[in-house]
Amino acid sequence: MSEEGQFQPVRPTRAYEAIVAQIEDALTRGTLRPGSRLPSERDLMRQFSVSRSTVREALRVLESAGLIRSRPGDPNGAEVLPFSTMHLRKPLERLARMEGLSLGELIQFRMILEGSANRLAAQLRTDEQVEAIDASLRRMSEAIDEGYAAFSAADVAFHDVVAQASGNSLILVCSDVVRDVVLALIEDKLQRAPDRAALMRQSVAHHTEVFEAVRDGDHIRADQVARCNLYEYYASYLPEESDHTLRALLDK
Amino acid sequence: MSEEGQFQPVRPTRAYEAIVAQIEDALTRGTLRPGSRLPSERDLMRQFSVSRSTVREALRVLESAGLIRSRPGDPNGAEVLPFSTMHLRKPLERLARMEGLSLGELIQFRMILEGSANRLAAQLRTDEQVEAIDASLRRMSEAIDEGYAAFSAADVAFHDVVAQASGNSLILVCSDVVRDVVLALIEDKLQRAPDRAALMRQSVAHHTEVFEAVRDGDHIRADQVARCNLYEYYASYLPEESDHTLRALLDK
DNA sequence: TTTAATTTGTTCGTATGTATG
DNA sequence: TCATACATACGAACAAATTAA
Repeated sequence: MSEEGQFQPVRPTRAYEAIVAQIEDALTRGTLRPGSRLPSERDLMRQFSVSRSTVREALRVLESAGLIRSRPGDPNGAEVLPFSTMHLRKPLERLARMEGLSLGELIQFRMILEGSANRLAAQLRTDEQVEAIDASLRRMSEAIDEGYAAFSAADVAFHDVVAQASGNSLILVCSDVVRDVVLALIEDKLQRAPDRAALMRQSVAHHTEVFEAVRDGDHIRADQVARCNLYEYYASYLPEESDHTLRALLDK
Repeated sequence: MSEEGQFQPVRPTRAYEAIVAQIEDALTRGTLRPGSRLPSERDLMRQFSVSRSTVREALRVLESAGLIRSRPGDPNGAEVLPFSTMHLRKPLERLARMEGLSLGELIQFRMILEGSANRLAAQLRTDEQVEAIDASLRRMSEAIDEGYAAFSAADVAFHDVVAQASGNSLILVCSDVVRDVVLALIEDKLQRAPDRAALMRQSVAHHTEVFEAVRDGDHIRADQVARCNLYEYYASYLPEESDHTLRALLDK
């Protein structure tokens, strides 16, 4: 190998970064499990042989990443938190709000994920899962009369059941996150929609179409219908120029 | 609305959190633009009327989120960084390394992402991007003789150029992260592969197939070929029972 | 090139409010 | 109620790094 013996570029690592790295490492390694406790700040400054401030900077970073939570006076030390989609939501939403990421890209990504989830679900779903999807579809219909909040919750439940049936938890988590961020970005426009009841009925019709494809095991159709429905539902919120990038995902 | 007049649960906000919130706000508002500088830590402690430790905790959090960068001795203060999807890398990587996530799910996810990236690239790519993809393909061929590390780097470059051509930066960063995690999981097995040169030649053949589909604008074929190639490349590392979940993504 | 001023990185000591037993 | 250990926050100090005169 010609690379052997080559040097790698270095960046001065600050003390708090080394601490964060060690604790993150223990987390991915499983040495540190959700629910367990970190040593107290004073113990940590002894173990890492750094000052209290340095330990605290590391803990603040870990806390802002949603990995731990520390409370004043807690004699057990900081708590290691279980994984949550929040960890991904915050940075994604921030990026979208700062226009580092367009709404078009987010919806495009969602079309890909939802389409694939439905494709997989159509092929791999059990009969119980078909029943569960059907049930959440009926729940959506009921929820129309209970207002938008209830309907939205039922909508989320539907997609979760489908993603569950796909058997891929990565799709499930990513879909959840992207959906939430998209809704957060356009919720004001959604609130001002002229006829929300009509929108909800249209949504139920769309979801019914998807359900039938999944039930019949028609994975090609399930995939395509899911993408088309998302496009129809969201296209109006998008700028003209990004329209063709979404249309690229529609056929077949 | 029946919820009106209800109280919201509160959480004591720590000083550093309030500072982070204010700076993030200025960032989304556009008051603070990428490339501009934050005041020095001593200025900030005066403006927020807190101690320097508190200012520093806030700066460390913003820095770990990839929003700013501070260097020792810089008289201009911390630099506001441009918004980039790269900020999603760390949280995404934590997700992909999440406990209970199987190799099969990761590869399935990568098949979906790469397939979609190629599909989009086939439809949206410019002539310059076709040329760039071709160039990185030639680079892969050259790198075979330079060893696995060089080849792997060229491989990464190829996928990056394709993902770039897809126009969706979310696909780019997700593919990157998932690929890295998959490689980390099986690198020991890859090291022990009997004939790595043959593997690399096979890989180049696969990539050539994808390139031709993208060049010809055949998005259906680009999508399918990308999925199949990934399956063929990785299937041998997978347990028997998850094979059918990957095969579900192969046809058409 | 050297020097001087300023900034960040880090440490230490202290005061205050809080949770637990 | 009290004692203890904890986190929060402050402020002074010094070293190392950077920039500009």
